[in-house]
Amino acid sequence: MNLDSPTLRRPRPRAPKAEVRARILDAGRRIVAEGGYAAAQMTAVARRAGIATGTLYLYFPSKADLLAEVFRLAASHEVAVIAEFADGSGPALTRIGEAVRTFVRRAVRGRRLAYALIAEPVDPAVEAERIVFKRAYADIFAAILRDGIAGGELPPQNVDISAACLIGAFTEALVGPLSPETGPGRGETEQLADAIAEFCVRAVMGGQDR
Amino acid sequence: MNLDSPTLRRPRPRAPKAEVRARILDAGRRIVAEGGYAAAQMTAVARRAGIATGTLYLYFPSKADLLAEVFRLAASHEVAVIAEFADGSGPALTRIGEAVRTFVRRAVRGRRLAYALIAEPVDPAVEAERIVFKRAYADIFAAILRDGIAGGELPPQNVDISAACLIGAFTEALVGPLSPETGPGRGETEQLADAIAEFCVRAVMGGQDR
DNA sequence: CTCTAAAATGAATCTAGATTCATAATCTGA
DNA sequence: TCAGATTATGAATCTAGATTCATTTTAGAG
Repeated sequence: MNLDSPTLRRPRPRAPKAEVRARILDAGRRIVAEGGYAAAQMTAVARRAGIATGTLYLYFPSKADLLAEVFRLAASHEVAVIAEFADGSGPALTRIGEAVRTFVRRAVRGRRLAYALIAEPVDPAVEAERIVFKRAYADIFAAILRDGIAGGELPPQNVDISAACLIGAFTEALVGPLSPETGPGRGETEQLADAIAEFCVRAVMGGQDR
Repeated sequence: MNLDSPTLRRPRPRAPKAEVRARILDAGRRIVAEGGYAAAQMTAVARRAGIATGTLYLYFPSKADLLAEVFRLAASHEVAVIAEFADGSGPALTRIGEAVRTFVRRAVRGRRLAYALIAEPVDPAVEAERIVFKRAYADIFAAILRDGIAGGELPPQNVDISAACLIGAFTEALVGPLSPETGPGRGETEQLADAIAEFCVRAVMGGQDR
């Protein structure tokens, strides 16, 4: 039976499927970035996206899937920014310091979203994404560390553990300054970024050099 | 009117109030330590404590309060163990290293509970306790750092930020090894503890000494 | 032993949101 | 413009657990 007759099965992207999907994800991101996961009810997302609640389910099988994708998008964007430092060619220490400083600055600027990505309690499906996200950062730092050790710039160390510690260090140091609406001001942000970056740099180089 | 007549208002601690309360908290801790917060339904806690569901509400106003107290008890016990290192009299570096090693060993031994205390998603009331808990650790480490800096043993640094970074570093490095049931074995635990402790020590001393 | 207030019981109730689905609106090709 | 199929709608339904509360049990006083 010819199911492919021109009348049946024609792909008809009326309101381009992908476009609506993108609008939903964008609405989700904005809501999370403003009010965190608690604010991200399906009804709210639908309203913000300008569609009916039920329509969400034409694009995503469940709330968990929708939010997981929102998380994935936001997180992978952040990771991409930091990933640039992995390829950079300067000294490993500089790359690590700059990566950390950049992370901190961006997090402070987008406080609420950063908190949602880093520390806000979430349901298991999203938590799974968070783990992927942290692992991605860990991989970036592990790569830089390997570079530095190979070049004799850094002392030998367990790069996987050091990388995990680094992620933990700069994220944790941020949670406090991040959570209240009363975050650091312009200058304070730089001080914060510097202090955290210095900690991270000391942590991986120890007494090497200098 | 004599409301204090011997007949009225007599305090009659039949099944000593405090004892039942303690049993409830203990049941809560065991359940969380075995199955995490998801397993800690009121019905389950009541069953485990050997009382009826409704009885829980004679001792705690809500689930959130009950769990927050469970968390507080477990966490403060852990904090007390680590606090001993703050008072110790050896070199700051040694105290920090030992505190971290101890933390890691205990966490690995009590995996599930440690995960619940450190990283498991929880409701806001419990999250508030988690923040207190982390702050308590931060205070301990900040005190040791101040000591070390005053004694010229450690380089000057922002002790509050360094302390936050330390907490983040060793907790994050643990989350991976902790979450699955396939945790590290005996020897691996020591290696893990050593690697994490070394990172922490390098982080606070940088190039000082050696 | 009886009476009463305190303590305990656990099935029934409530609730906040996610999810569904019968109905309506739209589109496209002919 | 019509038919047939796709997509959108949003009020009604469902659900997992927390919470309640009418009823029962217990134990000290008299």
